[in-house]
Amino acid sequence: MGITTHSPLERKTNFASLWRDGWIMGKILKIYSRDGTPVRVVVADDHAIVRQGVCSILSQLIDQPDIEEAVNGLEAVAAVKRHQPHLLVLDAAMPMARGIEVLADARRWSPETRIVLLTGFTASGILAEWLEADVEGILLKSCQPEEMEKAFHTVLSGGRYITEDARTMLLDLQNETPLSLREREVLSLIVTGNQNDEIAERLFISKRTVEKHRASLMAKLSVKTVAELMAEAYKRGLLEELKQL
Amino acid sequence: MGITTHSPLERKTNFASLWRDGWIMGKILKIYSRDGTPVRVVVADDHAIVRQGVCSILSQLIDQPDIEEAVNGLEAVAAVKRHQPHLLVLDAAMPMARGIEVLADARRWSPETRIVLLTGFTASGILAEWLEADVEGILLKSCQPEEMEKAFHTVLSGGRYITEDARTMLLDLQNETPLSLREREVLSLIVTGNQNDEIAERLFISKRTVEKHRASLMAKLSVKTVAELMAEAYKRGLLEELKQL
DNA sequence: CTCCGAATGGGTAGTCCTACCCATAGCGCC
DNA sequence: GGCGCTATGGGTAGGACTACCCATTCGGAG
Repeated sequence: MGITTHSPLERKTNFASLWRDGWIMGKILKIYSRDGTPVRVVVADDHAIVRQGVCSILSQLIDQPDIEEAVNGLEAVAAVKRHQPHLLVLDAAMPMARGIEVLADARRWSPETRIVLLTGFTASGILAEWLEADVEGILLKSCQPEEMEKAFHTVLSGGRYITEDARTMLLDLQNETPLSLREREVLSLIVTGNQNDEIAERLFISKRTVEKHRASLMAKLSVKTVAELMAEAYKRGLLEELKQL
Repeated sequence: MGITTHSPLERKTNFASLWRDGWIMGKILKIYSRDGTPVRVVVADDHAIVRQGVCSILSQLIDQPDIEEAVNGLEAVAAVKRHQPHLLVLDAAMPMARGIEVLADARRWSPETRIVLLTGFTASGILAEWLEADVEGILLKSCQPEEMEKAFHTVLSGGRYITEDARTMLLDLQNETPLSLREREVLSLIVTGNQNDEIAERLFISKRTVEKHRASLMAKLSVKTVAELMAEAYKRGLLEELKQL
């Protein structure tokens, strides 16, 4: 493959001076790839309008970028495998495959690719998952174009860019009591509309045990009703199954 | 104000021939305003990346458009009032003011402005609300740029463009038993985590009556648990309060 | 005017969930 | 080996909700 260094891209100017002069002046110089071939990027998002926006920002930031688009998780993996991009911009919630799985596959097929998560909603549990998976960047869809440019620039230069809101979200997460495996299983069955005896049947345990898990679950999330439970679980990103809804 | 006709825009060619030749060939000729001034557009969405995407499509479709952006509902209304745009592209879910309220205000301050809803999620109840408010266009964020261009073109030419998915959604809506006012009130209190006696207190009615409303509510939505209730209510767009979450 | 639905509320029985109590088994940690 | 945690499960009481039954009032459609 054509990528050999850890940071495969360079700018026309010295990095430090670019950072100091370029950024503080509010302008970024164009990014070129080291070997003179176009910078390769894959943009994966099911919303065409978001891809359009990302592409237009990439075109401003990068000199003659070679951009490939993907509308779902499977396409994203295929595109990364084929394209061996320098950069992958990835939406968290896509049809066909969860973004976090796409990340794992992308890493396998193209280990040098730098990956930036672009997410619309922010649940602490989800963000933690991505950080653990060593994603190079985390951006919110509500961020300003300038921040997005800065993030792409940082990541392409070998750095890591985690947006402010994501960092504070992760600090909050540490104050939360973690749920056990069984509790998460019960939770997911509760929020999909199962009652205790149905859950017991499905998990091959007694109804009494389900009641116990349910109780500790509600206690840990500090809620009294199923409605609050769902809201809290959603906020913490504990609901993998409901994303499709 | 500078807008005098119902369809204030024209193209360089005859409409019918543009439609037949231009569209089928997959190309659209640029749109110009009748009086030679730039076509004015307001793009309102809290996600900068979406605004960027819409702007880039608008720039391809319209000759030298005069675009103003707004990041929340209040800004959107202000921009429309000041700018008197030919076109307003409006996100449904924004901070500060619900999209549907922005539409009402926009109509008041700039009655000639043609309004296109650009929404990421599709709940039948919400879409019905917008159609009732006589919005000129409904688009999903997942639509192709071509469809978006076609929609903008149609709407700017005096037509109405409702995307396919929105139309089928509305057909489904007619098969659903409508909830009564009291049932909707009880529903919203249930999903925010209230129990029957709390709801009774808040609505100044007996707990027994709340139980009755709750029962008919669950029956109408064909659900047995609160979790299913929330999922169904969300799908039908019955949850104004949870949008902020 | 009569009938229907919405909204109100009570009786009673049964189910579902909660809140306490209790116990045992296994696993990792120091 | 004991400590803590997870997972398992039972007893028992009470609270929350459901499923039937019943009734009255009010306003709108035919």
